[in-house]
Amino acid sequence: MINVLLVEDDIDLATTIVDYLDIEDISCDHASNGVMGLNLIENNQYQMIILDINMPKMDGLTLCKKLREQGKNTPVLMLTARDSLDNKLEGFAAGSDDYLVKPFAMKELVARVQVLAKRKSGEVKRLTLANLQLDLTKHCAIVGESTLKLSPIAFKLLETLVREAPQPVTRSVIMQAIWGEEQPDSNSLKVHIYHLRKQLEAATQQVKLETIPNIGFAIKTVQGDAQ
Amino acid sequence: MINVLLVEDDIDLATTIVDYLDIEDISCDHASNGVMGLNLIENNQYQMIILDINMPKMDGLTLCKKLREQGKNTPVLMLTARDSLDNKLEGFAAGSDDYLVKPFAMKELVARVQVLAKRKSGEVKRLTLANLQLDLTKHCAIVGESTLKLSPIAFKLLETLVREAPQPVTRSVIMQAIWGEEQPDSNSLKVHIYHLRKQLEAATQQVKLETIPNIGFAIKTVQGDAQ
DNA sequence: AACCCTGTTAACCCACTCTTAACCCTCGCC
DNA sequence: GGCGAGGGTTAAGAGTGGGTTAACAGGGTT
Repeated sequence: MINVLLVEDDIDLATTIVDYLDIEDISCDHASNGVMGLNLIENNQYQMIILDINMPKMDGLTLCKKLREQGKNTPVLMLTARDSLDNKLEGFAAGSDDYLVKPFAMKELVARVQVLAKRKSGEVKRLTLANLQLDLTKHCAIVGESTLKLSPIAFKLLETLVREAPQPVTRSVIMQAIWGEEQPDSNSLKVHIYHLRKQLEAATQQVKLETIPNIGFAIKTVQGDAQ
Repeated sequence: MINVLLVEDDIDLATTIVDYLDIEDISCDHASNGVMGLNLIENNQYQMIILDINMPKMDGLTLCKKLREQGKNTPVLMLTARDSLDNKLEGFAAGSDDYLVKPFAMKELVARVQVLAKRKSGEVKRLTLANLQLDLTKHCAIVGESTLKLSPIAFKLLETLVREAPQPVTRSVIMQAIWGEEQPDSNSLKVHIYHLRKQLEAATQQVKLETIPNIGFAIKTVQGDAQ
């Protein structure tokens, strides 16, 4: 669940935004001026902040600068009616991460909010198959609670199979994926398959590594769901 | 020095951009289609990527999707003449981080590039991770009450890791960040990691410097950080 | 000149990974 | 029934990656 703060003095616009974000499963606090905003930021944890520039008490630019001076890196999206280049540059100079000109489409706001919110909180690219998840950045696999300890080759092997799942992958394709051109001459693949299969069996019953005789291997969910 | 990749088939526009970025102290490689781009990305390290959408061979959207599938999180800015909302949403869905409509002001491009390429230029004076604070101006690190005594390299190392936290950072990226092009040939990094880790352990239990085998290192808060 | 601080290098060790070679089983075919 | 091929199972050895340590070189300072 994404959690953001909106600082905006136009009540109508603010409620529209809050409502819309809510639909998109983004929880949104609201402050109607910079001082209130700063207060909320100090007492809460937000994944990103939407700032109107024109506001009474404290405008968005100063608020953003204050944040940055305090060492807070929370992503900020500036919202304003001023479309001039100088205004935008001013916004970025103040430490903003994005700049959206009113009027804007709600969907675009949502898209940009999601991007900014994800960036900080460690977005992770994952491959998923049943209760098996592959973390491509950390090169590790998660099954339910536990994480599999996979060597680089084992991970690459699993990744290759999951990418094609539930289709079978031929031996030569797998070898190509793992070793490229200089492939080992022996039965290395057999061994890796064996170890991987054992780890999978130990960790879950929902995923099975099948052998397709004379062809290669395929990884499947046990529930016979086609895909 | 910021290092980015531009993938753009319009040679005139491309040279304009490259020249302009160069003035702003941003070094910029150029590929004129998606396939070339992918190649460069695989063999180099870029802090962010500027992608034209309309291109022969492989368009920007597919290239971006491919990157994300491979687990690469490099920020992407989409560049296109199409201004419609659907196009933008498509861009964001493909994994883009920003979207700029042609024609655009060079200065705005530069501002957005700088933001995406890690706020290098930004106003960030401090980085925070749990009870660890980095003061980028004073080049010192504060944990709770005490301050760590860090050599320049150790500080840069910590900074690099904290910037990406909790994502892992590859060895090559770290080396790039610390030494630039002329990197020491030996196991200097190992030693620095070792010393930094010892200092961190002595100072706090809330932050941990993890090794990601065959990948690099990641710094994390010990509290169950989501994802 | 003596000293400290920093960064690099080499050397060593441990754990782990990968490959290899062996042996096993099963199944189909002669 | 014998035999061979494809696949599964094991254990052992070489190689590698990472952690640890100490020595050393260069720059700056006193």
